[in-house]
Amino acid sequence: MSTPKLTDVARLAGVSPATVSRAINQPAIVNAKTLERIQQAIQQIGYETNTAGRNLRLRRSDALLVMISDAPSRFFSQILMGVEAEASEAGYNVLVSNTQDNPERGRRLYASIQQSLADGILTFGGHNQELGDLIRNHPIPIVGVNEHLEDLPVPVTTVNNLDASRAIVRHLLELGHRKIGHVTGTTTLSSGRDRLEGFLSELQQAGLAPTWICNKHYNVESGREAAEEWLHLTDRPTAVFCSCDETAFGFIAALQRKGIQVPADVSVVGFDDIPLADHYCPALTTIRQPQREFGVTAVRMLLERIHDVEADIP
Amino acid sequence: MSTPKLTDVARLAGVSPATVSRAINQPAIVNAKTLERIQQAIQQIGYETNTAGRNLRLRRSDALLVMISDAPSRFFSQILMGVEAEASEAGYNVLVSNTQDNPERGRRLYASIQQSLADGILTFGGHNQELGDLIRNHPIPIVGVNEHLEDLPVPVTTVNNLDASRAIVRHLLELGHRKIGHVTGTTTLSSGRDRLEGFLSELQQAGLAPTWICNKHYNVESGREAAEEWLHLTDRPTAVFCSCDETAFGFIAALQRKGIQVPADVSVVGFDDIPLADHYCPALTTIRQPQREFGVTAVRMLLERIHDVEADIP
DNA sequence: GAAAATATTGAAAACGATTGCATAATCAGC
DNA sequence: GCTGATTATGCAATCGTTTTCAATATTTTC
Repeated sequence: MSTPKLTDVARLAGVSPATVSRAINQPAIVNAKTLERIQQAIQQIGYETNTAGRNLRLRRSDALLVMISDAPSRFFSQILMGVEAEASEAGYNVLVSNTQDNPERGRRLYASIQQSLADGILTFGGHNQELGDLIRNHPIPIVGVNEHLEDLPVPVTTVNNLDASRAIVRHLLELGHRKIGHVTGTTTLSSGRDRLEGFLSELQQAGLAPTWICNKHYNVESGREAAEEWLHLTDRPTAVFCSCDETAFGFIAALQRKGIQVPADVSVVGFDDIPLADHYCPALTTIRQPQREFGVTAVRMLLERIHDVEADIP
Repeated sequence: MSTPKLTDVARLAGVSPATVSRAINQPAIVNAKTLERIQQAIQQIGYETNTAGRNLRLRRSDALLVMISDAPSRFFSQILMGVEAEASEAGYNVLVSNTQDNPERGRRLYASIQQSLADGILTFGGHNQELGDLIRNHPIPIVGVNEHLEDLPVPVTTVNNLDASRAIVRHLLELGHRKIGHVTGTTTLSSGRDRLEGFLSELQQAGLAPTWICNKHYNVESGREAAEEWLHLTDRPTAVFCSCDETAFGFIAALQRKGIQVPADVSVVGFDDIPLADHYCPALTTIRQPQREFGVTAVRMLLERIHDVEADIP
């Protein structure tokens, strides 16, 4: 026969399905002898709880949905590993979905909860207006990672981009640099804006104006493009703060190809501390973002919210 | 009240639940007028099909499980994006699970099918014996990505590592190199073994012996370690084939820090063509692995297998 | 215009698990 | 040995869909 079910175990153990269910979920309340008999039966026929049946009855899915808004985000895998570890620890499954910046996004998010596809949502990256409206109207357990969902009462796990950015600038100032440039990240994201703002405010505090601001995105290609621009500058900054390590790599490599030496001719700083940063020549100064831990923390927060919502209902 | 169900739609539209179900799943067989009424009702109360109920009845999960066997595999995110895109296109959800090389792995894989948690499995990375036994005994729809599951009748999407590896060696030979070394990847994986084997066999065919073989893994750190070793060699190879780009980067950077120039002093070749390879200085010669496409193809193959198995049952 | 086909719908039985309520069995205390 | 408390179990309803089968309505055909 096909896959064994609860009833089969019950029959084999000579008890009712109810008892088997209890033996599985609250072993304490079933008689020791019966318990053992049931466990043996389970072993014998290789029973596994059917998820759909269980979920239907319990009206939950034991799943968390990870929503990505764009191409493989920068540390996607690291965060996801953190998420997976913590979720599976708590008995939750992890679903991954890419919304590709689809305007339908908000609706689909909500739908997935409504369909009881997932009990909560982790969102990597930005959001759109529609999502905002939904969240305001429905108590969806949702937690953001890395990017703030502005104006929304949604908790987020992230580094303090503003402070970190300031620290970087301060570091460059201490090294004696006075002409500092910045290759921004994606400024539609809160992290990009915060890093830019931190850069500007720290410079201002030092009584300096930014020498160069290059509006780019979080990727290698942006670094190459920025390098082109830098080469054509008449008044070149002596230090450049790149909004992420990939950009810094692209920037450095493109300069090196033109014979510009780093850090002899220009200092470059990154952000994120991707694994390669340690093993690059020249070594890259950067700010560590413990991505995996953000994933772990995000799940913890999400589970709390899920339990809160559940406690709210009865 | 809480989330609307099929019955609510039925009541509102003045039809039976059965009709609503048909309106959703086989609109063609329901009367045009009723159909419209039902669709309006669905809109009005914002109905979404409940996944658990549907899955229970249909005895499937509409989900594919992605099993990772270790730390974020090298191109994990790229493959996963391919998988996600193709799966969601076909109406499937994607579950991610990390088995952390757990010996329980095989059992859990099978369990997830049995629990009707997933309809099929994609496995990234190697496998263990237990998994083999299970697959032989049960018709689990399963497809591998990048690594062969040896001795197992499991289809795999991957580049031809053997041929690619040979091509790389041939390229180096054509450049005039006669002393060639190889930093291997993880040789418990089929890709690592195949790349090594390709390296050896092509050299042999040219009547040469390998100058240096350094047993490492697929990561940056390995490149650094290999560089240490290289520096201490008395008879240094003039070209080194690193089994992956990360290793190549680590290798190059570590050498550069010691004042060794690439490619002036030694040529380095990578494998995989990760996004950074294009933007590195010196530019890295490498072999392209269209990871995303492997993900897409793997899903196609998996869906076929799922449908085969389903067709087998009735 | 009646018979035969066809097109639409509904009633009810699954799918597989959990749980409130009720019952039966066990035990403590005197 | 009897009463009341406690412990173990079973019955049956329920979670939300889908689908078979039968029934009814609508056409088509002659």
